[in-house]
Amino acid sequence: MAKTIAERSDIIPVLAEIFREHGFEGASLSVITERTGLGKGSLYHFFPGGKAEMAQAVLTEIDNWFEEKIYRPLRESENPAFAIRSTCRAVTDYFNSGRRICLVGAFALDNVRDRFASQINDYFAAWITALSHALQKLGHNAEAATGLAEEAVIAIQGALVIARALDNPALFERAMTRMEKQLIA
Amino acid sequence: MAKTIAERSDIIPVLAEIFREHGFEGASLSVITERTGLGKGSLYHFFPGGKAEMAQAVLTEIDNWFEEKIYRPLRESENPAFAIRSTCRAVTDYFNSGRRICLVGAFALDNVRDRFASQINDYFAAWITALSHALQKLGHNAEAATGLAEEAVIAIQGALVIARALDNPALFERAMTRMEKQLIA
DNA sequence: AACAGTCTTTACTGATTGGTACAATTTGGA
DNA sequence: TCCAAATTGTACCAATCAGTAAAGACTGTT
Repeated sequence: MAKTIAERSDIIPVLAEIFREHGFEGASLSVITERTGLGKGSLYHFFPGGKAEMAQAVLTEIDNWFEEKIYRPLRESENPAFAIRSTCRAVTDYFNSGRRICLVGAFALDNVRDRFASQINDYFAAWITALSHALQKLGHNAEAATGLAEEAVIAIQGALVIARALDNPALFERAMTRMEKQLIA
Repeated sequence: MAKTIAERSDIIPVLAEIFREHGFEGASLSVITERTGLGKGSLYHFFPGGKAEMAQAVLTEIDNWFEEKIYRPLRESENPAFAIRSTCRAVTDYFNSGRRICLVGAFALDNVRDRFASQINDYFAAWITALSHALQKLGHNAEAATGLAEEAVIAIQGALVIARALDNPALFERAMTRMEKQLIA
């Protein structure tokens, strides 16, 4: 009765999508077993810590993705304007023009915030820091750069909320281009 | 064993705070009975529709509050600059400088979004419309005014997410004053 | 003081929750 | 080919879930 099809790393994106759709509390084990195709036995084999460990793993993978695709390019690129532009596009794609939620943002508003407080904090802090680096290389002083970066991350999260509330992906894209211009101008 | 202490309207603010802290799914009836001091019997007496009706009532009350304190002043004031300034302050107070969540925004990101879609939609649509009215009276054309209003509501919701994620009320206040200046300038 | 209506308590339902235990099975390596 | 480790299915647990039912107690009116 064992098939060894799945690896832990294959399951995590599925878990991520489940948590995005149902939230942490709403993602019941029955939903998870159904969507992953894995029984409780397998699930608890891969994640002995249960749901909490699954969510941790998902948050870690999200953090790795952003570190590689967004934060590092912003920090290390020699062409900051290009880096800002291309990471903005990557973010728009990642969130599927506002049709996809930011799991970290959703967790921040949820009552599970405290449980994952440090990972949530790190995610946004790293984002603001990386963007601030790029802006400083673009000529802004440290204070102005951090202010602008803060404003940009706020705009992204806000646009995700409003776009979903109004079921209006165009609004998200509009907000992203507006932000992109404001950063590079 | 009946005391007739509570009225339906007295319970709603308590329910609102519970939903804010626990979310819709997280607000179990046991939490609700405990915090309201009302047994299930009383709860189902006031809200025959159960939790869903409680949430509806809360959303309606929130909408009424914003209509009276925010939307109407923005729409009807003869001094739009003053109206924008004072409603910005009212919003900052309402959200307790980012320490308090926007329940509607949280619902928008939650999987209960579809269940309350129309009320969530109306809440933000009314906000943007009202703010756009005030901005037009300030001299902006319709398109520019709506764009600015959109941007402002996005900034508020985003600031709520980030302020809570970073546990940083100062960030929320900073975002609000920045926005206030940007609207009136 | 009796009444009807409002409110509350209590006990209960069946379903579902997250989690555990463990045997059965498959797998890769020697 | 055989064995230990990895993987999985199933049955089970106590706790909690939202919701129901109905009898009791309080209220104002007459």
